[in-house]
Amino acid sequence: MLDVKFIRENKDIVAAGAKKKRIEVDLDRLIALDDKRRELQAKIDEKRAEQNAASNAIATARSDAERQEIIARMQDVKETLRLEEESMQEILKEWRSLMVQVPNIPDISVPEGDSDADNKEVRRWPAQSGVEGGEPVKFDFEPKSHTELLLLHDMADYERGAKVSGFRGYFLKNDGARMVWALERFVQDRFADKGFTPMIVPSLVRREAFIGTGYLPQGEDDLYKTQDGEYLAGTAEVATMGYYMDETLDKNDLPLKFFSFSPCYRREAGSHGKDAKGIFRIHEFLKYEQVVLCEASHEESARLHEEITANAEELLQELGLPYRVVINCGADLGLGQVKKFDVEAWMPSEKKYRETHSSSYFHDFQTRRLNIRYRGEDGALRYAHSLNNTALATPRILCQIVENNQRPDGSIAIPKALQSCMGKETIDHGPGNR
RNA sequence: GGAAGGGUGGCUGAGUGGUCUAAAGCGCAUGCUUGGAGAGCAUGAGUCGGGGAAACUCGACCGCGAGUUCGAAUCUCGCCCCUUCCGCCA
Repeated sequence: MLDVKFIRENKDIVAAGAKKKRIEVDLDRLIALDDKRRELQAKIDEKRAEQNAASNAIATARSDAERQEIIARMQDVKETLRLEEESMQEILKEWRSLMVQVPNIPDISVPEGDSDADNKEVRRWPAQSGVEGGEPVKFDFEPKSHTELLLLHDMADYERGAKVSGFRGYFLKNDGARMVWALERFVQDRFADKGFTPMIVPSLVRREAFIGTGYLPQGEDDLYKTQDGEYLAGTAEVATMGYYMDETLDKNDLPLKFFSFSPCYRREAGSHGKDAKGIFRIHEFLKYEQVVLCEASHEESARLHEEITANAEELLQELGLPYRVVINCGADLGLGQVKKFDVEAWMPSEKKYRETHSSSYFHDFQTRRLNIRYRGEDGALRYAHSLNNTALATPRILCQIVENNQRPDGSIAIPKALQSCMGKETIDHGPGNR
């Protein structure tokens, strides 16, 4: 949410930002409503002042007659006030619904574009991995897809997954399960000394934190909802951001960095047909997320954004997965995001880079909604800034790991970083896998 | 799921219809005092919104939301959360 004063004073900037994001919002309507809101508020305040004065006069009145006279007079004021408050309610209802639709302003460096096809590559690793369109990994055989490879080694069972869990359901078995556990251990270790606070956070989360992070009210269709009214979070970001809701932070503690784990649930409404097979796009998965709260400075947000992006890149490098970083275009940004990098690892079977991490910052868009503040050096309260990026999402990353490490005979070389935890160097047809 | 009791400022806690403009204590800040600290004394201090150059001033905020009333921290209703006990349970 933006400050309504800022919207009033910078209508053109806000409008241009919304246009860049391809989001429709009626700012003129909002500002007209805000005028009415302010005008009405002044009237209501005036009546209240009158009431307060009368209330004192009644309490200190010397006679009953005097008292009755004031009460009779105040009955009219009460009626007028009631009508004004009623119209205030109506105005506020529409005002609020428009306010939560106003998108945050994208950074100047965000490219124009209509869809993720317009995202721009920023860098790739290894740096020498070919020109645009070139393949970073050459196979002298036809590489199998992750769907096939996981099935071949009995690492996953999609059919029984669907039988038990429904569409996009899956079981991970044998080295599929072991690799997820090894990856968890791997990412836990790598984040142990980076100054992040490890947390296991709720997936079952109440509405407020979804509104606060910007997933609601727009994303209702993307979320599972319980019969008690909570929602299942699609990322640990929601609960982690909710952690300090309505609190004032100590400036000396900033930046606060969290390494948050949770199961994640996504309805993937509207994604039918996309990635329908395998474990790339699923309803239920596990994710370690980086969440950061910092002081209200663009430079600090930008610096930490690079830092959490670099953290993700380090992991992919150690796993030996070729990747690229793209800057997301305006249309591919969420409501509250100022700027976003997606990190995409190479998928040989598709000859494409596919997303493994998503790194973004929000300035005070989320913290204003969540009411997370800190006291600045000048004593003033400010909304903190917030950022987040994936640390590691499983089982998606298995897709790129098995595809990039496959050999002509179908066996899979296990990345060095996972070998000790998995207790071997190769996945082939052996005991426990067939 | 059942029963009972609660939710008041940074904290403890008083307040059951009208100067509540929220007592008191603790803690905090500043000053006096001191060689320094403590104690003591004095003063001050919340958040959000409106008006104002400012001093200041008006309004809102006692878990949240509705209602009763000229007037609500206080009464009524709904919801949320906490505590204790019972039940269930990894």
